[in-house]
Amino acid sequence: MNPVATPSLSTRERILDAAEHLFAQHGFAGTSMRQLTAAAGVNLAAVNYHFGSKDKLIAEVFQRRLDTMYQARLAALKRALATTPPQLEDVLRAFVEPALDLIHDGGSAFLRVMAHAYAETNEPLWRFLSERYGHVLREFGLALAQCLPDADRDTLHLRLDFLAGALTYAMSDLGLPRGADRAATREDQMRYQRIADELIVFSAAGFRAAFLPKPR
Amino acid sequence: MNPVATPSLSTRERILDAAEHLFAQHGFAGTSMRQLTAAAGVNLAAVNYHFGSKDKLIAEVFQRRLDTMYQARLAALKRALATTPPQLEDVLRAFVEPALDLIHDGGSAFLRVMAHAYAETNEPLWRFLSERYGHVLREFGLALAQCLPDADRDTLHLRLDFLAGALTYAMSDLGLPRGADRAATREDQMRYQRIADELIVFSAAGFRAAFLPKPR
DNA sequence: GTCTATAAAGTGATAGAC
DNA sequence: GTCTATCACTTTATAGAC
Repeated sequence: MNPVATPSLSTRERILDAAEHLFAQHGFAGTSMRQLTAAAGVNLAAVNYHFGSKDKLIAEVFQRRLDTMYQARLAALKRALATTPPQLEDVLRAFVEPALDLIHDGGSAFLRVMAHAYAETNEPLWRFLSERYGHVLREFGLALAQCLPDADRDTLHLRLDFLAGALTYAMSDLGLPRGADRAATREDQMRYQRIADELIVFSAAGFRAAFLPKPR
Repeated sequence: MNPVATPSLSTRERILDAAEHLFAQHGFAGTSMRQLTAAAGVNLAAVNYHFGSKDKLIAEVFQRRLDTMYQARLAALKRALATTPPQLEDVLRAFVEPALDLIHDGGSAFLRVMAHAYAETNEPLWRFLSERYGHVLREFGLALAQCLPDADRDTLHLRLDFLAGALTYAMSDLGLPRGADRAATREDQMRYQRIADELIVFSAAGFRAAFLPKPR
């Protein structure tokens, strides 16, 4: 149906784009190099030439998007922390909106790739993600503690997990039946913006909920 | 490390248990019949004899847990609707706690299997889930509308998606590095109970949050 | 109901020509 | 940097003995 991706991009980029879309739909193990190179319109051997192996290609698919996304999260968090005390909604927006920005960059499928990563037990991948981006999550934890001084650390961490789950799940819901070369439509963007706004309202209320008595 | 599962179970059940744990860790495509039958301590040909094919085995892994879980959700929802107006927390608990019950049945890995299903684009599987359990989700939608008469349907549906995402993600976080034959420990159960309680508090506040003006 | 053996196709990776 | 051809394996599934 859509065998060849935009030919104006470099071979390397076409492989990454095709990989992102196929990984989103079928997972890592469920996507073969043959499918992938056919969809990208490149030769089978090109993946190993440009990336070395399938595993290294997977890591590159993550790094390409997450470097940008976590940098944006950190920058937005810094801006939110400029006001004292920081506003909870601003901190949450700093977490959520960079995920939204993926859509403008043609990376709408990537959130579903993240969902696959969450579902899997892939030690090397998890260590890679944790080492490279863990400090940003820790900074969000500190910022949330500033917004909600009554909260204990465990509960805040749990609530941040709820937010991450809701974000990944609700956002990857969309943007699926699309070829590797099609940009997000205006409607897609509005729908995603709506989800982001609703998620901030929903989670802000959740974060402000009364804290349960510490167990034990 | 743990090649043979409990031998007191029938071949069929040992296959299902091994499949559930391996699917949880590596997904469907990432789990081979050879791995699976070796872990279950049964012959390679046994899967095809008992289930017909790998795909039918996958469907059976879902059906075994979801039939119980959705029946429990529906029963708990009925109880919550006995009081008028129904209490939001009761409705949310009816949705969340049956997932928790999986742990007592040794199905703690199953929530991660669900996470894989969400991440994937598997048309037949989605149709199966939607046809078999969709009506329960619609009943939850109606119940939530009774609890929150000011809400519009779209927003409620979105917030229910947030809850489902947070539930799947936060609950599948745990219960992983366990052999197919080990039961959940008392600590596991307490930790899961804590997550469930916190999730109900968090999402109840989220559901009660002010509703954004309708877009457009 | 369980086994062995094997068919038929697909897998990631690479050597070597151009 | 791109290609073809191919290696060495693994995959699901099944035929047929016991």
